[in-house]
Amino acid sequence: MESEIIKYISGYIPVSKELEEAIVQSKFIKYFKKGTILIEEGKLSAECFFILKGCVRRYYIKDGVEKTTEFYTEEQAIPSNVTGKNNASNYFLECIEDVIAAVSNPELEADMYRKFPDIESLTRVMNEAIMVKYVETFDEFKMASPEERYLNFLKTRPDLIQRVPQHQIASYLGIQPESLSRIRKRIINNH
Amino acid sequence: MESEIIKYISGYIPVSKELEEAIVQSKFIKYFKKGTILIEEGKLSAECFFILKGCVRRYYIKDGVEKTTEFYTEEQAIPSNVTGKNNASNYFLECIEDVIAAVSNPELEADMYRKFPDIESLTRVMNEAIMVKYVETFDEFKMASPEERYLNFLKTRPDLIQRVPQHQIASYLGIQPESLSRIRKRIINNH
DNA sequence: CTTATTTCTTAACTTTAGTCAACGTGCTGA
DNA sequence: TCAGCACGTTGACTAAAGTTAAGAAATAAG
Repeated sequence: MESEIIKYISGYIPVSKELEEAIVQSKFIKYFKKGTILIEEGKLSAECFFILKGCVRRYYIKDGVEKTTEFYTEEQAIPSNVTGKNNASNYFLECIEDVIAAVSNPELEADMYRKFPDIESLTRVMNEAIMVKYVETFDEFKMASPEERYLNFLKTRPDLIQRVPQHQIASYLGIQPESLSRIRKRIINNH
Repeated sequence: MESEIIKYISGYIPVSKELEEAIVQSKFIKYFKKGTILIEEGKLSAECFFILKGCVRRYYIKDGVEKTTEFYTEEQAIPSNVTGKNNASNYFLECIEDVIAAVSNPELEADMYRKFPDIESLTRVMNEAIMVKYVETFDEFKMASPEERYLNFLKTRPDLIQRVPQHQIASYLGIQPESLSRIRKRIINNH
C-alpha cells in the first residue's frame, strides 16, 4: 500500500531506497468512512493526505451553496492548506467514498526534512513540477467554454464520471447542474 | 533595486542577512526594451525572472489567436517553466513595457541551493504559500461570471487597467473583447 | 417494500456571451 | 501629412448559460 506513495513521487523525481523508507515512515495509514469530513472550514487543521483508495471532495460554501473545487482520488496528494494568520482552513474536505489515506502533518514533515534534507529538496522540485501542470490546467480552463470544459473533463478524469454525482461535477466545472444536463444531451445528439 | 527581491520573499518567509546576500548574488539585473520576447514558445529556455520595473505578458497561441494567461508587474516572480522532455517552453513571455528584471536560471539556482541549503528550504515554504494562493485564485475564477471576474480584476489588479490593452485583459479573463466592452458599459450604467 | 430524499432532466423564459460586421478614434510610420 | 493599422465600441443576430419551477428517476432510509 505504501508503495503507491513512492510510485506517485517517482512520477516527478527519482527516489532512492533510503528516501523511500523515510517517506513511508513519516506517514500514518488511516481509514475513513464515506461521509467523513476530514477538514472543516474555519477549523484549525494542517493535516495533509495521500489517497490510497477512495475519493475526497474539496469544497467551500458561498451564499449557502456548496462550491466543489477539487476531487482527489487514488495516488493523489492533498496538500495542507496552511493559510492566513490563524491557519484556519478555508474549505471542507469530505470523503465521498470510503477512503484509505496516508496522513501527515507539518510536525511530521518538519521532522522528516530535518532527518533527511534531501527529501525537502525533492519536495521542492516536485512541487514546482506540480505547479507548472496546475498553471496549464488553469490556462486551459480559462479559455474553454463550458462544453469544452466538460469534454476535457471526460478525457482527463473519465473515472470520476462513474464515481461522482453530476451536480458536483457541474460545480467543479463552474456551471449550473441544469446546464451540464443540457450539455450532455447536446453532445449525445452530435450537436 | 535588489532589495525589492528580498521585500518580495519576506512577504512569505523571514530572510536572514546572509541569505539575503546569497539571493542577491544569484541574480543578474537586466534591461529589456518594450516588445522584447523573453521566452519563445517551443524554444528551449529555463530562465526565470523577477520583475523590478515594467510589465511582462505571458501568452500562447491557439488557432492563430493569442491567449493571454498572465501579467507580471513590479515585485512579481516569473518561474521557469521547465516542462516536458525537451524543456521547451509552451508559451511566450513578452515585455509590454520597458522592463528591468533580475534574471536567474536553474544552474545559478542549483549553485545557490548547494552553497546555502537553507535557501532551498525557504523556497519550498514560499512556493507552497504561493500555491495555496493560486489555488484560491483558480477557485474564485471558476465560480465567477465574466462580469464578476472583471470586477474582481478591478479590485485585485487596478494598476493593470491603465497599463494593458483592453483586449488582452479580455483574453486574460477568458472572454471576447466585445463582451468586455459591453460588460464595462453595463457596470457604468449601474446595471 | 414503501416512503422519503436526493439527483437528474425537461421546459419556458431571461440574460448574457459569442459572432460577424461596421465604424470611429488615435497612433504610427512612410 | 496622410494612409494604414490597431484598438475599442456598437449593432444585429445567434447560441448558450442562468433561473425558476416542475416532474421523473434513482437512491437511501425506515
